[in-house]
Amino acid sequence: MSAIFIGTFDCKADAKGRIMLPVALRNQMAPVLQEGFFVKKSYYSDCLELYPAKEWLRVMEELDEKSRFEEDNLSFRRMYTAGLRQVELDATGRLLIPKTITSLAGIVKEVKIAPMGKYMEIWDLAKYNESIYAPKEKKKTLANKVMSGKKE
Amino acid sequence: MSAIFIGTFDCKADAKGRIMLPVALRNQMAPVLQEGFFVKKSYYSDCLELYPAKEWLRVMEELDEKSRFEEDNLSFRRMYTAGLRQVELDATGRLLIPKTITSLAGIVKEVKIAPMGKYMEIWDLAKYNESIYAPKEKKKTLANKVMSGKKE
DNA sequence: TTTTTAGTGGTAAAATGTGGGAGGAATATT
DNA sequence: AATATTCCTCCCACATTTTACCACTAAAAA
Repeated sequence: MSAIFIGTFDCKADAKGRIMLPVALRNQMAPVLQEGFFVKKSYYSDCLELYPAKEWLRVMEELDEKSRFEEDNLSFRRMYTAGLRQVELDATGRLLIPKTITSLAGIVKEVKIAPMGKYMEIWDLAKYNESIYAPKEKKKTLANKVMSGKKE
Repeated sequence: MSAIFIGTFDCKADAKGRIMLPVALRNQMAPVLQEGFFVKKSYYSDCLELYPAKEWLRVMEELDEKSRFEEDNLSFRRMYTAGLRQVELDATGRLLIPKTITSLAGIVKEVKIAPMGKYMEIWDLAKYNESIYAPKEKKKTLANKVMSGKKE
């Protein structure tokens, strides 16, 4: 079974780097809890991405289809999977992410979780706020570029 | 049985050149531990590659399919298999790789292990960091080239 | 108010990582 | 050829870190 994640959530990492997830989100995660999760550094952004295990394995299969005798394929795979680790939730619903990984995204305490459908992004709050800010002109350009040809 | 390696791991080589593998990785390796491993210098990159024995034998079969009466085939095979050695884990889970091999990849102390599905790459940490860095424009081009036609 | 659920932090036991020593093999030196 | 030296491998033991678990406070619901 797969799960769709919806909403944005604020939460905190404690001194040990454990990230407490709000209940609302945990409920959405319930169907995929037992299979576990993978976290990795985002390819483009300064944040982490959290995938239910099966969803990540699906992505891996796509990568496996590429020939390992092509240098570009190998480079891309190496870059795309940088900062990848399997993680679990502890008994009280906290994510245990190794510090080596959280530090890749500058995560210290205040955290924003931004679900993206089949996976979710984990941001340092300040960086998240920067990333969603843009002057109106830029917003227009971006919306047009991405959604051109769509009627709604 | 084959095994899939997922994640990225930091570890250290000690004064004797023994590379300690983190548990998380050793667990992934458990199913193929008895069959042993092969290490070799990467064909393109400044790193080593670690294959479970069976996986390496499979690659060898692929190479065997090529005619041995073509000089290019022979050259490629010679270059591709350069620096090959069978290795094992010691009782505490350390890789014992001869210095002649580790020195091919400039490995001294800080090591990064980057699993690539059916095998894994072993890097000197600094070299790894260089290899995964690229300006955003280049990253976009690379992703498009490798994953063209894929929507995510 | 009482009861249940959520969030926070701490502790203690077990697993992990580190180091060294000794025997043996292979290579180098005289 | 004999000796010396380096390198590799196997072994054991200790110290540290990690992680699982527990307990307390706060908040919400009944």
